[in-house]
Amino acid sequence: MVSDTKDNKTITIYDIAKEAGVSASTVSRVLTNSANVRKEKKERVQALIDKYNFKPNALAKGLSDTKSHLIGIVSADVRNPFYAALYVACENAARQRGYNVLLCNSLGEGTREIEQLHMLKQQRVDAIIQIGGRVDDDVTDKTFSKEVTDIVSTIPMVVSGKIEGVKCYSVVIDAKEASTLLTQHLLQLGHRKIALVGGRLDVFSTKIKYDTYKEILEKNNIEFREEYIVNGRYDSETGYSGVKKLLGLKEIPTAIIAINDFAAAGVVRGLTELGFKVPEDISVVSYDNTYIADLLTPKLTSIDYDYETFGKKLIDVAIKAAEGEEVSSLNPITPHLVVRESSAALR
Amino acid sequence: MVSDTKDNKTITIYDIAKEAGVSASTVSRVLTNSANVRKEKKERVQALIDKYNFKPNALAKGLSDTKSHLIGIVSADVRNPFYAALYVACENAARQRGYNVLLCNSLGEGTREIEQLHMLKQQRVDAIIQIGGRVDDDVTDKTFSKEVTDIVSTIPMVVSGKIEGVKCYSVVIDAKEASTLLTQHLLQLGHRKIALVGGRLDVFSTKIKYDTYKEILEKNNIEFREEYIVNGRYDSETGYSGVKKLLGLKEIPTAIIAINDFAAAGVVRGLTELGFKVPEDISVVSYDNTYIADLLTPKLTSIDYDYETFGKKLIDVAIKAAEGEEVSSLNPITPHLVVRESSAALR
DNA sequence: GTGAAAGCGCTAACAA
DNA sequence: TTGTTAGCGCTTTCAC
Repeated sequence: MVSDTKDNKTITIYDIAKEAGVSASTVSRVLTNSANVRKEKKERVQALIDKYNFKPNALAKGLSDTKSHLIGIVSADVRNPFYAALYVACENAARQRGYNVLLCNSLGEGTREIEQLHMLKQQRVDAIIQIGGRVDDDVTDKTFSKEVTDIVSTIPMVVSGKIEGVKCYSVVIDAKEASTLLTQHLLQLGHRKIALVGGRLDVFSTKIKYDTYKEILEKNNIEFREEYIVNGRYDSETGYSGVKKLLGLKEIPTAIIAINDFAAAGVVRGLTELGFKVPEDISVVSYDNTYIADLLTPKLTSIDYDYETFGKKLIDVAIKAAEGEEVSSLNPITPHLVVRESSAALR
Repeated sequence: MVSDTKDNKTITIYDIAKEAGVSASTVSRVLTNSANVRKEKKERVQALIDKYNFKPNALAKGLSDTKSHLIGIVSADVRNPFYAALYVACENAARQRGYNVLLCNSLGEGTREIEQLHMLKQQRVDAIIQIGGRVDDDVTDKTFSKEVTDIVSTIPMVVSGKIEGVKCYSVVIDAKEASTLLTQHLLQLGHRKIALVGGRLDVFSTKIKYDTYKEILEKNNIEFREEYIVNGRYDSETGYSGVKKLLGLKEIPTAIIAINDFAAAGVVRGLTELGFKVPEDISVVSYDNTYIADLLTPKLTSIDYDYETFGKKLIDVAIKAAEGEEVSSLNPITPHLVVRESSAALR
């Protein structure tokens, strides 16, 4: 076992002050650059800080100025590249503004989500960002909104969806536009038999995507077929079983919109197994444009959100809210279509 | 804009104490369950705590007992599912033991890594876990080890690799065993022409994998061919270009070991493009067994580490070290082979 | 069993 | 420009 690890008494501003022959306040002043300090003293203090590699205790600082400079993020699951990309973008943006980020994964469990909200409150984070989970619900869970109401009375919250009846900020993907881009793309390629695979209708954004799809078909005088809709989860298993169902129809679709890249992976696998070629026989497109879209063969045509900007926006709103600045409570994120190899003109 | 968000003065143990007609110490006692409190008072206090949904300020607590109950994790990049899986496992394990986790992504930049170590020191985390980055180096960077020496004098550190000349704990994958499993698997399938794609030899674990591979070939009287080794990065691009190179050889290999699932994805893509079938024509196996292995078609045979156990071990060692318990400084993780569809007997 | 008081390490008035 | 003082909210002796 490694020994004598923490014998070095950790050094404080008092130690620095004493050795420099100044008061603690003066040390604090050079640390925060909050007031003028005579050049000579400043240098003396700074030299000591460097010498000891002194880092002021963030807990004490936080206690004293009642700001933790921490932003809590509760995400559904960072193992999902959508959340991972967003998280890293948030971390980058936060760091640039002098904040740190505390990440929690709710793993889809509602009780855990609330637990984590409590934990973040306890840590006195300056703001909370919630991405995925209950804030994706089309109709907000009552227990959840009750808890959040309490949180929000003391910590500003920004979500990537919505919480009905609670005053919080939102930075949200324009799902209507996303769905429009994908559907139009397929229509322009000549497809008329377009199926939808994956996703639950009690999820806010999914519902919008489905509604928009129907709307566009209607506008183009294309018959809506119930059997082209296969709801489910957001994983590859759903895509796989979904496509098997579609291929059993009398009139099989010529194009498939998957609810995300995972589902698309399952769709492609199912198609491949049954001898269909993508995109020659059937086109496959999806939402999210995670790196998975780039990893599969063929590479997927997918909807991108510019995660860097998305994360920056999330953090920006959170910090502004935390610092009491004015911010719009509604901030849309504009999606973009990235065309790759999985979609082609109808033969 | 959302208004009046933080007017509710946040409540403290003094408020609770006052309303309950007891002292703050008593409230603290029921909060921490650290001493006996008369049942009646205890209930009175607890009722108030529930009523206000009171959460004690973690910063004050941390300042007071000089423990933040935070564990810092610096990972190379959570967008990589290997790190994501490990991170989530760590988070779960930490939470179970009453700790929270502060995540930083170094994104492969050495300066950033050091910055983050400093930040974690500043946050007074109780321990630091570093996964990936400088601790993967076969020969430790001097600047890095110097910095870490300082850190380690006050905060215990556990790494998934090694830092030469610094007393820190390690929880590390048995790379020799991993390589053995993969190579033996292919040999048993009858393969003799086995190529290696991706990875840098200045990376600790990669070097071991390569050395073990050579060793095993030797033992089996199989000629080692320099041209079957294609070093590179750890991404699909490397796998893609690597396999193209291999297929240009007079004697093309019948099996390929990719350094991770990303590289394997590139390999499969390259093979597919050139009309080779996996595993009928060429077998492909890889390290890490991330979900990508399960997402690709065909599903990949890959080396798994049992991430849940891995994460638990990491946290366990970190907490024990933080709490001054005895822990072994060397903790191996045993890899396992997961056979799927991408490897088959030589025809 | 319980309260008073000191202290954790810092910042922010307030004087000087 | 600088030092003194009083907290920030909690835990923990130490008496009672």
